[in-house]
Amino acid sequence: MHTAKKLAPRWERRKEARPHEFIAAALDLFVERGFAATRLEDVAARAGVSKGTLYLYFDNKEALFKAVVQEGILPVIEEGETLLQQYQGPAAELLRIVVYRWWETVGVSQLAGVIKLMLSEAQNFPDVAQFHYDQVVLRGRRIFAFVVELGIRQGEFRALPVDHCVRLLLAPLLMLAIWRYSLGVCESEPIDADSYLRTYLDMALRGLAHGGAAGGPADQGSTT
Amino acid sequence: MHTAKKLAPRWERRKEARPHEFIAAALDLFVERGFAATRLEDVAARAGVSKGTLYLYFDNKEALFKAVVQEGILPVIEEGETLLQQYQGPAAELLRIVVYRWWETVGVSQLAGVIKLMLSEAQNFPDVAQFHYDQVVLRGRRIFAFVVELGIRQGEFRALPVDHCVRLLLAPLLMLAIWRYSLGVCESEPIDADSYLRTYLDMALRGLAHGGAAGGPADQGSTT
DNA sequence: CATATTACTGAACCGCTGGTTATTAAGAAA
DNA sequence: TTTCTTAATAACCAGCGGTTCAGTAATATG
Repeated sequence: MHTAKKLAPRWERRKEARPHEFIAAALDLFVERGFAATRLEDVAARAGVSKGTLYLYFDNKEALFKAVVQEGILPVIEEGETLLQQYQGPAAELLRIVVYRWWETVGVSQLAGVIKLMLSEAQNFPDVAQFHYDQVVLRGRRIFAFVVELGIRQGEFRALPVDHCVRLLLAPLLMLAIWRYSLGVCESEPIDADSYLRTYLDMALRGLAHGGAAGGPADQGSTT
Repeated sequence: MHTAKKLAPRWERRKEARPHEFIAAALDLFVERGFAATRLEDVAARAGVSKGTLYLYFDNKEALFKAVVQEGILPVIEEGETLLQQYQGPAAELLRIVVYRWWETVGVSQLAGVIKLMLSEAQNFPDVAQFHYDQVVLRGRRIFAFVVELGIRQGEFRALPVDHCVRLLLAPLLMLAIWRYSLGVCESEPIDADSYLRTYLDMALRGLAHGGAAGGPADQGSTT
């Protein structure tokens, strides 16, 4: 046992690379057809390999699904978290940065499809859902909560309930991502994400900022 | 009331009621387990009837799905449309009315689950998706567009791109509805919808209204 | 060369479920 | 009663797809 490395295999035998290849293939197909409608045989075929081989690397279909979700999204969250640490400046600007960065990495890519997939299949895979909730949803919210709290602390934003603001800020972004892989297929021309995000930031920042009261006889209610 | 029609059948033979019973049962199960994971046999069982009977009323599984979507949501849209016609007053108030009415009829009920279902399965059922898009999405958007345009016309709201505003207004509502049937299952305590909607309206109306500019060096871009 | 190990194959297995159909039985009609 | 219609059933079928496993070819070892 000296071999420290294998010679380049003349034919295909690549134990190391296989998992990623399967994950990439599964990502494509899951996003395209949904989890239930995706045949493992097709996944294997797209990975250039036979169906049985898949079971050398993953216990079953669910494990593959889990791997797709993990490997796809976790890096994005981590990147977002490091983004915050080194930032100084107005919260409004940070929000812009986070939003656009999110769109560049998630919205445009297939990761948007993974989000839709996770939302769709959450009920069928409680443990995958729990993992995703802990590692993606909560941490993702924390990123936005950080921005909102920063804004409040620096006097840019009103003192609104932070967790509600976070959800309100996230919803249009998530819907934008999901839509493409859902009823968006019925739309002839896809939405112009850039101008959508501009309007989003415009409205969101106005909604958060101090300034003239909104119309009518109801702002913060009194019930509860 | 005695004769004039069938005597109460001593046993179960109710041609009229069956479709609705099937739809109700299917609604429950589709929402609970998703379309693919729902067995027709279970649907029939919940309707208190045998599987074969289902095929006396629906051609196939997809037709049942279509019926669920149609029967569930269309009435809500129609109600919303009539709501607009008889309204006079500030647009901000109309938005509140529409939003709360929507939440009362859709958000709380299982119809929220249908929305999630449709979003999840859109890709797998192009024709159902197309129908839903035409009859629900477009008409639903039109309702919100009406409100926004009214506000602009009456000088309450800024002249923002209407279709973007509509999407931005809808997204938090849809996410609220979907969440419960998705990753919301991971949350111990469900969100307080009432206070969420209050914050939503607060931020949305401020975002729409005239008033102090939002922070930073970017409001309306120049394109469009 | 002989032997052992490893990555991979692919055909077969088998449970499941959408869909079908021959049969039954409840009323209505005569 | 007998006959006819029809709601409902239960047994059945076919195909699909996740999973398995005995086998194979390439490589490593001696």
